[in-house]
Amino acid sequence: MTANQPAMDGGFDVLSLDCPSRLILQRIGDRWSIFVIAALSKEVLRFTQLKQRIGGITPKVLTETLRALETDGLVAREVFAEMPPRVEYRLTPLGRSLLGPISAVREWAETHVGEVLQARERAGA
Amino acid sequence: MTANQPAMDGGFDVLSLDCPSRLILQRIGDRWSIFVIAALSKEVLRFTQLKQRIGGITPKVLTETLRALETDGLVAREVFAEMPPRVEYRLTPLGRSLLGPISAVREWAETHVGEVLQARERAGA
DNA sequence: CAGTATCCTGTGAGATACTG
DNA sequence: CAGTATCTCACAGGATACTG
Repeated sequence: MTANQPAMDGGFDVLSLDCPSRLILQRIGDRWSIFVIAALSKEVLRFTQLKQRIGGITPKVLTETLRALETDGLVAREVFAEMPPRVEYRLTPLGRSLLGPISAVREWAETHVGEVLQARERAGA
Repeated sequence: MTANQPAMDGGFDVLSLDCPSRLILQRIGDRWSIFVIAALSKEVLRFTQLKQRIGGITPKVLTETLRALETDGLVAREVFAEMPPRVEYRLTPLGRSLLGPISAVREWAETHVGEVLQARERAGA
């Protein structure tokens, strides 16, 4: 892989455009992925349940987000041949392993969001 | 990082649109912020030095990124009244405290990016 | 129920050129 | 050196309506 020169303290060059971090941030940094992952963190959910829990998301965008997460192996989609149709979404083991890092960011955010907002105000935002 | 279940029982509602996590992900999830933070993780750097180390970034975008990070209190900008002008950028303590969480994501990425790419290929991306 | 199908818009970001 | 100033464009993502 791309172990050019260790930046920060790992074996990857964080300044490289194809650094894995970038890939992952593009996946979870978008507007909705993290909501979906959070919603599925403890429950298997159906399409409409997801839509209800994640307020404000449109079906189109929810579909896109779910397909992207599925493509990357983070979410599993199971279709039951019933009438009416039933589709269940759950995190894969890979998806579940992301909960830890996300949690680290979330905890930082909860601890420091006040400081960020203060700085923002001080700057006149 | 206490939680294996980071989602809905941490005191904050991760599914809320104004969840702190979202704010932070919007900041570090954009195309360049993490590069800037990484570049400044061990060194104080000047504008041109940043531009050189972060290949491909245009001055306009670098300026925008630095201003945003400064606004949020993550980066400090120090101007020296000299000729030719000299401006130094460094992480604030708040900015440095972000290195931990970022590192957690980076480590996950390094460990699992292969699986993600395999899943992506398997899906025909 | 679990999505598609269209249409539309804001904006992140690139290219390029110029300046105190 | 350390930025501004414009222009441009792709595309994520929203609104709305429809369907197997």
